[in-house]
Amino acid sequence: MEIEQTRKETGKIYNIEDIAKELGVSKTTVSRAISGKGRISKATTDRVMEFIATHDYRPNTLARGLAKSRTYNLGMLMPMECGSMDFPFFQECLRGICEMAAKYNYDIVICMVSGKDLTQLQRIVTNRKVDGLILSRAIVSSAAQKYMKEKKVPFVVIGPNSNPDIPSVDNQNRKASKELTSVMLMKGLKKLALIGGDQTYLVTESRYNGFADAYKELGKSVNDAVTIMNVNGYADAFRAVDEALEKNADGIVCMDDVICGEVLGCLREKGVRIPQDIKVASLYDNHALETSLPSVTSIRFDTNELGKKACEKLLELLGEKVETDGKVPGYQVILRESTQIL
Amino acid sequence: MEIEQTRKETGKIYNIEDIAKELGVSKTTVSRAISGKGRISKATTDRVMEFIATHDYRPNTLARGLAKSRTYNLGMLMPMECGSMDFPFFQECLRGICEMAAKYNYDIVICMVSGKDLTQLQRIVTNRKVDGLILSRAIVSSAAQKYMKEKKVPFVVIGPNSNPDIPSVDNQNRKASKELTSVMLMKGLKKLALIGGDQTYLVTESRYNGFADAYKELGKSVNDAVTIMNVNGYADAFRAVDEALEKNADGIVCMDDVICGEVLGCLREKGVRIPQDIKVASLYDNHALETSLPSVTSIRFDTNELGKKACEKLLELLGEKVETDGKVPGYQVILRESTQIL
DNA sequence: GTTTTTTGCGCAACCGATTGTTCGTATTTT
DNA sequence: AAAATACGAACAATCGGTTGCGCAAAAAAC
Repeated sequence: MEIEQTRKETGKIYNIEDIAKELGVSKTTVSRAISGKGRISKATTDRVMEFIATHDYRPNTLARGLAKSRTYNLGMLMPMECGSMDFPFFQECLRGICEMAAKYNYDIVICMVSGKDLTQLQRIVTNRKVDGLILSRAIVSSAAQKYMKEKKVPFVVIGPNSNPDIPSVDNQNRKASKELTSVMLMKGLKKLALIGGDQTYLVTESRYNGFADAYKELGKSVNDAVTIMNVNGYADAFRAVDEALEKNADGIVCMDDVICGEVLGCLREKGVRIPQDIKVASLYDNHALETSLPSVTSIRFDTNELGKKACEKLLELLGEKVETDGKVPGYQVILRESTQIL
Repeated sequence: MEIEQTRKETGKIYNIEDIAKELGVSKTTVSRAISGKGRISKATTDRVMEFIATHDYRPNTLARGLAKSRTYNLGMLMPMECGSMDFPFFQECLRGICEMAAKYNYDIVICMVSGKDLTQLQRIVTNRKVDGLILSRAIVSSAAQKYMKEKKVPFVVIGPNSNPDIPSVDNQNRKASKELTSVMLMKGLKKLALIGGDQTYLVTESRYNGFADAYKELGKSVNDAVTIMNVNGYADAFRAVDEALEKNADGIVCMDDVICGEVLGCLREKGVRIPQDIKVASLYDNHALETSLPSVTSIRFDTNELGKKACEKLLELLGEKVETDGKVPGYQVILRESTQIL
């Protein structure tokens, strides 16, 4: 008793053998009592569980990992050169991922990748630092995916994915896009312009389809709208805005926050007032739209939830029993100044 | 030969024993040849090194970790509720940290902490998932620091620290602040207002001192300036701007980007034009200041380098031999529209 | 030419868990 | 009452490295 007390005070870190000795059983028994596998009597199990509870025992992750070939770490690929626009996405995503991982006693290690350079990914994989990987829409490199398949590292992709072999989670891009567009049309706007990016991206396609869906639902044709795709960079945006204004658009739907930022800049430069002269809305809300002048109506996706789902999926792939609610990550339409009817 | 060829093709993963057998030596010898510790002949070492190079052998991190009680992972504490303003800081910092860690074959695991809740920190520590921790100015909780000391987990703090017992790295706040202030004064501004946050923060103090330094250097007294401290939130900022205008300030130095964002908002609300009516500059550049209207003159700290230094310091604490250049993370004064003399 | 020192390497224990197998005892079946 | 089965727990191997110690051979010192 005295001894135990002392040990507890000095914060002695027990290992499984210490516990076994203390309780007069074998390591095996302790291990099995903890994991619940194998045949151990309830009485013994209770004794073990009580001991580990009062002494705050935690199995050594490294030892357990060595035995089970598991690190209990998941890798998150992050693009090194993602701009300030992209980052809020990763921030929220990461939050969700970390939260879910922690639930299952996994942790997240960050793998910063730069463009098509796989060095860091390879390092983390060959050094066996993670059990699986999560990568996002921003990691376009198919070389990375090929590498992971080759090395048989489980992974999930955050973002749209046409390949059914690759587990992925995504936002409800089409549905959200439709809803935002409907909101604009309901406001009585006569001619919308859709300004979007690279059309080879699946996310672009989904959001385009959602835009069209809204028109269809109201019995209109998407041909009534001005759709300008493959906009990349300020110069493109400038031309796109020109075209929209020329064709008398009274509302602009931006496919993402980067484009929206550029569109805002263009309109300012041209002296076009928002929302007096034209309304603007964006798909994807990066918080900057909240404080910009004017604040911009946008879709805010539940990125936190998206991260959680991605993590859940990966954990499932790793054979963990996860209890998922099966819900799809949602979104919100946030109405702000840029679409106010004055 | 044939067999080896086949193995290489099938991507067989060698362990240290395989190599030993293959070369007709003992595990010990291979291990020592790799680590360079112990007495191994050059000839043998060369044979081992060649084998591991051609067969791309990597020691199993878990096994090595178990033997050496090391995870080869460093934890990075991140505040869960950091806003979009704070995040660019973490992003850049993390980049530097990851880069430096990778150099020494360490990886970064993210530990999301929420306010004063130590759960995640405790989880990561008691589960021995990291060898040390890096935390930043944003983690104010001294409870966290106390906990880490108690558990004897090495850690370094990013940010100002008065306690010499705690290893820390920081930006050159005082020097940078002085330089920015000098720039403003050199532009011929007659009366500067310094708007800063919580004065109990050391960073606030440093920046305040730098501001005063600039005055002193020009033979002026800081009493000529309007200094408004402990500004927290939009309402405070509004009052501060009021006071600055009332006292006829023709330039405002904001102590950080959050305050700057608020000050910009206040000035806009009040219809005060920048830079026509008043000049504005900020300490700390969060990229948003680059694209804001007008763009704002500011100090950009080399946060990437700061992260690297923090990581280096932690690695040193862990007994790794790091070759550091001893340079202090620098900064840049970035002149933008908000201080233009028209 | 003998003694001492140095060099090169292997044995075996250890880090702290997991797990297939064995084995004695208690319980059930025949 | 004997045989078969079920149960609870321990033995020992394993995961893949590191490291203290010992030993023989080679080199240096005497």
